[in-house]
Amino acid sequence: MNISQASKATGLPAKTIRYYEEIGLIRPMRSTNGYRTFTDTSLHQLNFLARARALGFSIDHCRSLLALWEDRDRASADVRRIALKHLNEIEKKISDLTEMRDTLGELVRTCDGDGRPDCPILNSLSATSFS
Amino acid sequence: MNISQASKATGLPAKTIRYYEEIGLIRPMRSTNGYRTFTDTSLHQLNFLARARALGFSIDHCRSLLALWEDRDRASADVRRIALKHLNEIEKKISDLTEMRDTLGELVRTCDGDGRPDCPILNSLSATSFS
DNA sequence: TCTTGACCTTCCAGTCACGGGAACCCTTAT
DNA sequence: ATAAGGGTTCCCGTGACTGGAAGGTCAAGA
Repeated sequence: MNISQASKATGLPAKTIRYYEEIGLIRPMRSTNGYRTFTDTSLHQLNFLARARALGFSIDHCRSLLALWEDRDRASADVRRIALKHLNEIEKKISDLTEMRDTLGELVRTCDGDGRPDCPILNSLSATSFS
Repeated sequence: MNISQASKATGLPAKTIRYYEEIGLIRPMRSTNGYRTFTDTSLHQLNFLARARALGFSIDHCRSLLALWEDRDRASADVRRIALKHLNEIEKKISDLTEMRDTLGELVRTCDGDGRPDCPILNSLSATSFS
């Protein structure tokens, strides 16, 4: 299977697959003409990566998870630790974004959005403190 | 006022202030020795930028907002449009992250995290669908 | 057989919003 | 004279790709 087939099968752009090889996440075979060849194992790895990335794991986390996945003797605690760390990061981001949303939402709510120059949004951005 | 004073006054790193000048967001004066000189106006702009960035506005959005801020005849509708667009992006991110958190949280919850190799997190990442 | 077009390859550059660090200039105090 | 602590520019690196150029490979049609 060539790269475009692998791309279709996994939903990952060909460019991304090449990138994953470049940074050593995967090692697809090569056929005699130099084309990358993807086996079921490669596809499984790519699917794994696609899912882990979709859950927001960093490439480095993915590398660890992939290594653990390929290690039949790994302890689930190791996996859980990585996942929990990532989960905390996600929750921090959500909390930050929620704060942004609330502040910004309040500003938008109080802004008439008409043709006049007075604008609470700009006023707030100019103020010395958000209060 | 030199750059380190401006940095203290606004909370922005000196590097960031230089960067903002480089991309044309601000244009501080220069004194005869080549040092940047920050006036009250510069500080106000920097504070404005710091606040807008803290609310997650992109540099491009900041550029527009700053231009609108300096235009006494602007319509508040223009500002509101930018803020609303950004608000939608934030809400999309929150929704994506929340979905991630829920999925990942469920996986972590069902993972014993002991020394044994069985791990629902990896199993799920290997599965053909999250369901 | 030739050619066309769809693949594939590598390599280089750009993205966003800075941060680190080198190499060097200016000012003030000792 | 020197040292410390500013300031300056310039270049490289980040994460995780994405776009594009230049060129090799393959299958099908005229």
